[in-house]
Amino acid sequence: MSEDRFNDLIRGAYVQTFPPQVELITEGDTADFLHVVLSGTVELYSSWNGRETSMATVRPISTFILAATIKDAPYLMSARTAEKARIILLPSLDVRNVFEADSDFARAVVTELAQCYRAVVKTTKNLKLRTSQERLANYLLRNHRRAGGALEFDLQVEKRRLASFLGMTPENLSRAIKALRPYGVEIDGATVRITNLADLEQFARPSPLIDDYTT
Amino acid sequence: MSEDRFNDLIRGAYVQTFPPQVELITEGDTADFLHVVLSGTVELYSSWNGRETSMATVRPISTFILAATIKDAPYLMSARTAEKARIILLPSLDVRNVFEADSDFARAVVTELAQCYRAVVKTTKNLKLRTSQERLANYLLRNHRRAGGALEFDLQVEKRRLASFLGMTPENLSRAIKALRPYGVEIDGATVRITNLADLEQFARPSPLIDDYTT
DNA sequence: TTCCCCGATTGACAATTGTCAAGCGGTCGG
DNA sequence: CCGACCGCTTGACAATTGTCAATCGGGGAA
Repeated sequence: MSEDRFNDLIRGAYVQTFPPQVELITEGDTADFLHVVLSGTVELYSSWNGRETSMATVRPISTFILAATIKDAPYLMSARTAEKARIILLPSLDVRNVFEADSDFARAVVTELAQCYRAVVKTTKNLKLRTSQERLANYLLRNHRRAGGALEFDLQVEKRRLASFLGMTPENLSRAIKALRPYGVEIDGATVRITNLADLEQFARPSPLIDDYTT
Repeated sequence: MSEDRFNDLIRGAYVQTFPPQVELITEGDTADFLHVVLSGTVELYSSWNGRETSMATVRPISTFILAATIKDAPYLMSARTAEKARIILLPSLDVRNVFEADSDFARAVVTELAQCYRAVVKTTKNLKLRTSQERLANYLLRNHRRAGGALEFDLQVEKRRLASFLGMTPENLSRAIKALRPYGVEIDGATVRITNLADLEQFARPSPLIDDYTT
């Protein structure tokens, strides 16, 4: 990407630090800014008819609502800070201009979008093909892998949000945790300990076509 | 898009006609061809642990598995013809080359991918925020709109596939259909008649952020 | 036409998941 | 240190959804 174009992009940009639990964007609004998370975490969520569900957690360094920015369409999800977060705000207009003018940038956007698309497809498969216990088991295995294979790691999310992300109620999550104990899972507070990886994997049956978020 | 690049693209391409119920691609395989449906319909579906779910129905004229082709990654979904279908097969390598060389093409790909991404996000919201009856009601309203506002139209899909697409069993779909009768829905075979649009809409509460597939 | 096949429907029942209410326990501010 | 608050857990129960088996009924082949 050319330096000129890069400058076009950052000229109107600004960085801002937000405290936790701040609503950054509201679904349905028009996409005025592309957001880039530099530090902290952001939760994407959606509402309908008085219900709310957690859609994703965004961690540094990635963008969110890229698709809405490119299409100049309304946001499909709301976003709020989960922890204190530093975020770059890039005016959507600038992003679309550079996107039109700079083909390297356009290709980078494609790669990012393809990644996001595949991630959501995996989420849908996870929801439709698995029970809540299976979703929890595979979620734990994914975090186990993300923690570098550690058998003990922390849930990075509040349990209520995890429950919503996994598509269940907090009560149901509590019970699912207990139900996984026979398969070698101990969860105390936010600490997860896998005492029998083989049993858990046999129960969870992870699949790269659902659980590998890197491809 | 330049004529040269277009020729690069169609040089290795070929069109093929498939009978119904032919498996076109299998999830997990590498993306050798970008597929374009010219006529007929194709069903995208996924499997895990002996279960199967219908993910989408592709109608002319659109592509499928664009993301896998661009990323040179394995297919996340399998595809089979639902009806007899004519399909263009474009070698993925050619698509990636033209994508690298032709920025107009790259931008077109972005727009298409952004569209697909947003469609899957809407599907996920539909699944997580609505009960099966609500999903059916909104599915009917979407088809009602797609039929140009006609109050009587045909289900374009077998009920077993519709059930799978909506994330329920065929038995549950039968019951959901009966449960919508008080809201002015009559379904006889593949024919849907909406006798009380206002009641149905009040029950379904359609939202453009979930049900409008055009934005 | 008649029969067969297969998908749709129905009923009875089971499993899963959600709801409501109560109680527990950790954290944080005074 | 104490108490209030808030999220988590637990139990009892209800609603939703799935499973299994039987039956219905329409379309296609002989």
